[in-house]
Amino acid sequence: MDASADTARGGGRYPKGIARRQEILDKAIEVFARRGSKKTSLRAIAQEVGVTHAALTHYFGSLEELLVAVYRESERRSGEEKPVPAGASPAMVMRVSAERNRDIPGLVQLYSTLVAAALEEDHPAAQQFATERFARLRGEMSEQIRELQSSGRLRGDLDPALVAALVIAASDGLQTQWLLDADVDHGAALEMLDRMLAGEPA
Amino acid sequence: MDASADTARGGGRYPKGIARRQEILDKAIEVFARRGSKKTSLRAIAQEVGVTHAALTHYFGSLEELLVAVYRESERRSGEEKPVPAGASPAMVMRVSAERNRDIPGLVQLYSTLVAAALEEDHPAAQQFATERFARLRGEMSEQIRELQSSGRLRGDLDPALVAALVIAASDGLQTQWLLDADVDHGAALEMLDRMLAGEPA
DNA sequence: GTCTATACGTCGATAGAC
DNA sequence: GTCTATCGACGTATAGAC
Repeated sequence: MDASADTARGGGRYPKGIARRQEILDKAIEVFARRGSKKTSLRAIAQEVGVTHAALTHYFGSLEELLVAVYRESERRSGEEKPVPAGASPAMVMRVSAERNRDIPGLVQLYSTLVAAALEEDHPAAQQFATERFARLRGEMSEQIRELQSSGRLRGDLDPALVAALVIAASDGLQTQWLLDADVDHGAALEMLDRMLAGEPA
Repeated sequence: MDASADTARGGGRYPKGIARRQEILDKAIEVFARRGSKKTSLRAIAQEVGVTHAALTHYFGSLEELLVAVYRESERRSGEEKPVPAGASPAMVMRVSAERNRDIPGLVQLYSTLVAAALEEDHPAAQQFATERFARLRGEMSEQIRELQSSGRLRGDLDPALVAALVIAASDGLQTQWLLDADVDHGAALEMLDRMLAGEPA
């Protein structure tokens, strides 16, 4: 499973098409990082990238698929730059990822836009993205939680799957509240959750 | 603070205007409850309500304000029908509210759409709605948490404000995951959180 | 004051020229 | 492979009928 995840359209198969698609995606990511989430229409992105909006649909199929590609690639890159420390607690994993994304303007908004779209009907690209992302995160985190429970660093009486869903939900929800009110302390709340999960008195 | 919150436009002041606005809002709520969140354009809603789309903007100012009005009124009504039991634990309050909203098709999607819009720039109606809602919820819940801590039914070593933000975030995030995958157990995860907050061993 | 009719600019998507 | 041209639908704004 490498970077060229989506071959749905436009030259997904041949070298020239792949290269051009990647080139456009690179520019689109740069545009997003520079401008934030303002005016993310096909035409606005196309103008900044230097093509027409029809060219974008040629390579990505739809605006939504382009947005998914931008988010996936942005997250993948920042994940490479700053890997999560091994053996980190569940909430710490989410905290590091969240703080990473926060450094890229508009990325958190883009994420929440995609998740909201996924909850409505007739948004297959966003729906697949969100469903897969949550399932993958829950799976990875459940496994890690089991290991921490085995080594006694986490309360053993908690269902790993429930804990995973809870930690992911808490991180996402706290991020939303933080965006609307910077007084909400995402990191501190997740640390508190971590201490409770560990069974510490305070 | 009663139901007639928004007097920004169209007959907000006089009996006839108020009555007509309420009448249109009633129909809009009924349309939403029946159709879910599909095609919530001004024109589609107007057609089902039986007016032109311009009439809706006359009374509500913009699509976003109409959506906020629909959500606020829907939530207010279901809250009247099924009040949260007094002295309930923090997570139980969120659980009851969430299950209430879940009975109305499209309401949870409408909520997440509004919150996502609030996170982007130039969406003042959604932004005000979401900011106020979270602030009010955190305030009410913090107060309740302090009382529970005083009576010893909640761990006394946790910051009430952090706990409130965490519980609200967990409920919202779990609801999102549940909508995408019904295997995620919103109620069970919140119950688990409640037990941890109470300091119970299991 | 209410509401319709209408028009404006923008949107995502698509067809077909080259 | 990428463009131009065009489509229908959107939210919004306004003029004026009643």
